[in-house]
Amino acid sequence: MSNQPEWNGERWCCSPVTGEPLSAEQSGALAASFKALGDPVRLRLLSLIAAHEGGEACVCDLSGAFELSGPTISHHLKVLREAGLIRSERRATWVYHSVVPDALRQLSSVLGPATARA
Amino acid sequence: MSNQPEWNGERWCCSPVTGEPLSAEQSGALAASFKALGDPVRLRLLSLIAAHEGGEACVCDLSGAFELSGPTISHHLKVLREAGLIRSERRATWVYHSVVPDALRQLSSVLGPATARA
DNA sequence: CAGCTTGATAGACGTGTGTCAAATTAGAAG
DNA sequence: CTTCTAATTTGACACACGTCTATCAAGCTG
Repeated sequence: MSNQPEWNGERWCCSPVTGEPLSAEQSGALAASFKALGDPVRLRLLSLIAAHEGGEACVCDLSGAFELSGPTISHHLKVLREAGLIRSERRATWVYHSVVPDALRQLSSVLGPATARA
Repeated sequence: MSNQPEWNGERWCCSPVTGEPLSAEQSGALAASFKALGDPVRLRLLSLIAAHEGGEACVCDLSGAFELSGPTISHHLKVLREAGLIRSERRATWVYHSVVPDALRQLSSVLGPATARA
């Protein structure tokens, strides 16, 4: 029935903001991701993780950059994780966090029709 | 309608999330924009405006897409405007809203590693 | 086992946010 | 000037959110 704009499990097809208007469902899903980015601490956490050696970082690598309590950092990481923007994996004593490139790419392409054409 | 963006003219040139980690200031400014996108209604409003004929739309063109009161739509448009994502101009009885392409491009480039432009 | 370290969870507290109804401004047309 | 329509502002309310302290779980190591 529906042609293009679909939520294929995990992928949109190609409907940037400046093209076809977003459906209510698409807007809801995308807004949840943008909302996760809408906090200075989380945005910085994300960039710190992405820029960290090996593309992953444990909480101990991150918390030094903020004057926030451990639980607060943990909370923000949880929000990023539940938004699908990062993955978290426990290895031995430490939990390593890494970005999910496809998720960022998707959000980027929604905003930038011009810049998204690689 | 002279509510203008806070990031006036300022440019944190091209440092995508996956490159250099964002500073606290950069994160704060960018997070404010993402926050504005972090609501389903606002995201859909933005796409409706962008997709509307002529690249601009008045409230009367938009409010039909939502089951929300006029003041609520007006509120969301104000948030988008203060985030620098749209411009608003009054002509005669109607107020026309249009997107600010550079703002979207900037956000897109922050998220998209390979899509960074000069 | 006990003891230590890393990180997550639970609960509480103050602030921020989305929504609406009612009142208000801006302009056009009688 | 009065009246009508379009849109914003105001004030109120319930709920969500960010932060903390205190507590708990997982995993090493002696």
